[in-house]
Amino acid sequence: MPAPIPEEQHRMDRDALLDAAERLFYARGIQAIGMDAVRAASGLPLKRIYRFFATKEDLVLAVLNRRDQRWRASLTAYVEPVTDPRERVLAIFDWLADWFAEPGFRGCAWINAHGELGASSAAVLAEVRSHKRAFHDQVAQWVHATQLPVAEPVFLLAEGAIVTAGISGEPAPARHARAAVASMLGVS
Amino acid sequence: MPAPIPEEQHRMDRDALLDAAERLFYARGIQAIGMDAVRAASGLPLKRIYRFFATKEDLVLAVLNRRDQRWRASLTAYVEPVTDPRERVLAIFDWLADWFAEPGFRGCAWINAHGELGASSAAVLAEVRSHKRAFHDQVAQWVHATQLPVAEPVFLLAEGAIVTAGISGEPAPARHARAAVASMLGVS
DNA sequence: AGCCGTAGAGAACGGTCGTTCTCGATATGA
DNA sequence: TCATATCGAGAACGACCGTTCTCTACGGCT
Repeated sequence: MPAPIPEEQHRMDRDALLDAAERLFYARGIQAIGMDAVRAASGLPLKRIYRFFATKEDLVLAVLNRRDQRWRASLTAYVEPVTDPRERVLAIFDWLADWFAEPGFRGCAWINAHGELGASSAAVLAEVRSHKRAFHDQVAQWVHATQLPVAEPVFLLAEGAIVTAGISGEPAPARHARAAVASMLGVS
Repeated sequence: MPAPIPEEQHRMDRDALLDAAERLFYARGIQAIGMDAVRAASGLPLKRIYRFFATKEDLVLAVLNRRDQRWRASLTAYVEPVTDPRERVLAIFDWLADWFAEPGFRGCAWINAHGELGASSAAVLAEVRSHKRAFHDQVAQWVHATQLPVAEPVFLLAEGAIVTAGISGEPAPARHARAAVASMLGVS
């Protein structure tokens, strides 16, 4: 095993840091996790963490931003291969059902972050809004291909399913939302 | 003005405490508000606050519980007088639109509390779930009177509108959800 | 009037937070 | 080889948290 090049090590450490922080923040809440817990979970010295991100808020923003990219890429990879436009819209809700059934699912990280920090951190609020706008626009684009003017209700049903599954802990909202969308799209 | 009877004073003080705590918690987040800020805003000595509620968590639960009663009573008072079952369901979304337009609207207090404390306080989680279940059941009952099997999508559209309006700060989701429900109910 | 239980105001306590500093060890380069 | 720069480990710092304690003052009763 060759010794990693410094730059590569730097990137690996940064990823390990973001991985550890994301897992802790999502599972227990951002404010409930101290920087020392991030240090212990990532294995990186505190000094290095603060060289990657000057403040905890910067770390939180980086975690949310990277999760946004991964979350939307995963959704797109699942949905885009479906060729029929109406089936493609329904696939969104199949993907949501899989997500809700994941062990440790605890709702939408951005809705949770908004509840925690939306009032006190303008930067977090902006990040949350950016994620939701991107998701909205992507959904609207897929719905647009069906030629049916139901982009807003499809988006609201998705959001309602996400928040309801997150609070109740049950995956049923994905099925309910999917059935409603199928009806709106005229899929029997 | 007659001097208030001690019992009455006790109730007034308790209300003032809950009023102050609710306003602060909702506007700035629960964890962002220290007990000293509650003391300053309520005008009550800290000792008396802790005689009303032994811990901050108890105060939070009381605030959420009282808000739940008030919130659902307000919705019911707005919706119940509408006699036509389908118009009554639509009235839910008119009420939501009014709520979203209120100054200082910052989303659903229970969704926000879930994001802040759902992972660390089992009691808060239970209170949030109780509120959402009560809202769900009330909506389902009103929808049931229309004889149409659309209780779940109506509820999910309401939740989606609430969470989207809370994050975006715009009241439009109430209109979008209302239009979708009108279509599902066959109201032209 | 004089005692006593209770009140309010705010200091104090133990703990935790985000962030910075110290300090000994290690690596680097001429 | 030796000076120098950099690093990790963790103590330290100042601020703030939820909660409790101290101390003074007052009110009601005999």
